[in-house]
Amino acid sequence: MTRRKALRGAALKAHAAEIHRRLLALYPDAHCELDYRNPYELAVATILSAQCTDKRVNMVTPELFRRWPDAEALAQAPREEIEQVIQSTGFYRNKAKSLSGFATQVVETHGGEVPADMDALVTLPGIGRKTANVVLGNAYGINEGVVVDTHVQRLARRFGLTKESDPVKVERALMPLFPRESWTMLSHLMIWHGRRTCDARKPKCGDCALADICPSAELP
DNA sequence: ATCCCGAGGG
DNA sequence: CCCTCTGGAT
Repeated sequence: MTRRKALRGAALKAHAAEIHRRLLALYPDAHCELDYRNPYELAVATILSAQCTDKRVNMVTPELFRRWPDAEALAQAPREEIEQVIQSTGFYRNKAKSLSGFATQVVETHGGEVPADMDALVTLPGIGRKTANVVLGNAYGINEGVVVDTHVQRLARRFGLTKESDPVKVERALMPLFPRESWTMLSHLMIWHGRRTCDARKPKCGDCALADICPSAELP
């Protein structure tokens, strides 16, 4: 492994801008794969997405939202019925418990509306910082922060954008490197790239359009 | 047979 | 920091 001097200041910003530019060129139609219009549906789908592909989530949501179209309805739902519907997404007992508590708290303390506020969101069951940023960015159009899931975390590290491992520190490192209006989109771009090419198990550096500017690229 | 990679709890 | 929860993908 080659030791490399970390990029800083203007050089780091230029590196980040180039990554942003190339990812946009690579995935011009990038969008959230959890394509739900209302905050309730997006929050629920995002809670379900832990340790699970978006495709799998999208297979259970029609039934889920048919039976419980809003927080009021979901708050009334028997736990085991929720479990049954979301079973195939994995961790279904935890997730059903989160969903129940989330819906109950949304009804009891937010009048049935998912709050558009980071501090309020992260106190809700099942909503951590990642989920909160997804909801703010995609349901409310608020670029409150960068969505840091482990794809973003991994890419940020491999691209040499930060050496931090704590998601909050990764987020703090990333935010000043990119224009605020791009934070949500950039997160999607990195997630897409992480899933398709720069995956955790076997990154396809040979097929990667960013390999020439990636400090971690392993080319044959 | 192993790994995935979010939230919560110890 | 550590660990657990689960079905699915590989």
